[in-house]
Amino acid sequence: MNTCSYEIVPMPQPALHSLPTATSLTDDKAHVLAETFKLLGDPSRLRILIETLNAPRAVGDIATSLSLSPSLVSHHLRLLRAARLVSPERRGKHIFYRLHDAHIAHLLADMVAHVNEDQHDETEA
Amino acid sequence: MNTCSYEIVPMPQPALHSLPTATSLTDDKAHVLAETFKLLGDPSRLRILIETLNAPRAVGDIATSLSLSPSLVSHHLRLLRAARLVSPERRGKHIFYRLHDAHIAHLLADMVAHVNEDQHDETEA
DNA sequence: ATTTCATATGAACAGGTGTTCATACGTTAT
DNA sequence: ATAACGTATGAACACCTGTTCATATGAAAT
Repeated sequence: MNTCSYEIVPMPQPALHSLPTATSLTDDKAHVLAETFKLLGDPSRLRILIETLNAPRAVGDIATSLSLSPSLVSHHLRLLRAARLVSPERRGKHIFYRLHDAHIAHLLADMVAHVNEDQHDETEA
Repeated sequence: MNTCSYEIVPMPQPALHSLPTATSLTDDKAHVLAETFKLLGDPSRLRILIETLNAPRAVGDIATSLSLSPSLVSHHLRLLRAARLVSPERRGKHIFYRLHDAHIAHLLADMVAHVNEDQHDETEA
């Protein structure tokens, strides 16, 4: 049997004792990571985060900058706040938000730079 | 008016001519970026991606490794394929998938390493 | 040819999500 | 005090999404 040279399934047992040293992820850690990515997965939220990347920004300021309703911005900021991606600071009537997670800050800066670069050729099939 | 020293809204005009050199994002580019993040925002999909990070993996292999149904894995791979995050390669009856986007590969490796590190103190308020 | 294996696909469902609107809260000014 | 401003919150809505099941496609072996 097996006349064809194909049919070789490499590594039937992918992770023997599930060593976390390499690039593998347990279920719960995958959930935690995905929860962060999910927050970055909405255009409005992503733009809000990027607004707070460099300097603390007030809610209304962000809203007018992005042409979003203050209510919507506040809703999104509540989620980002709950995930500790952003931290508020009251100053008078305004509440300034800034990016709290340094790791996310780098990630965002990299991604923004990547997207703002020349469109890497789409000609390839 | 304005007796209090507070009430200083910094930078009334956030982006004068919306220079893309700094960390800013247009609407459409935000949508593109968010679409990628959204794909990473599901635990199953995230684990599938990480499975294909190092070596090409067959669909059924991924399914058994992650205790997911082959159908579900196939559905997710279709989305990842459409976003060009993953590329298929037929070999006999099996179809091997591998991470296609190098930038995402680095991003994932970094995030996995970051999550697998010691839990950076949660004691801080 | 048929059978078997691996993957893909479509429909259908429950549950979640972003947004809007109205309203409430907290702070500052009058 | 009241009024005005900035922000937060809850309900309600339409819409989307992950998953399961059944079924179809494609390839290899009998």
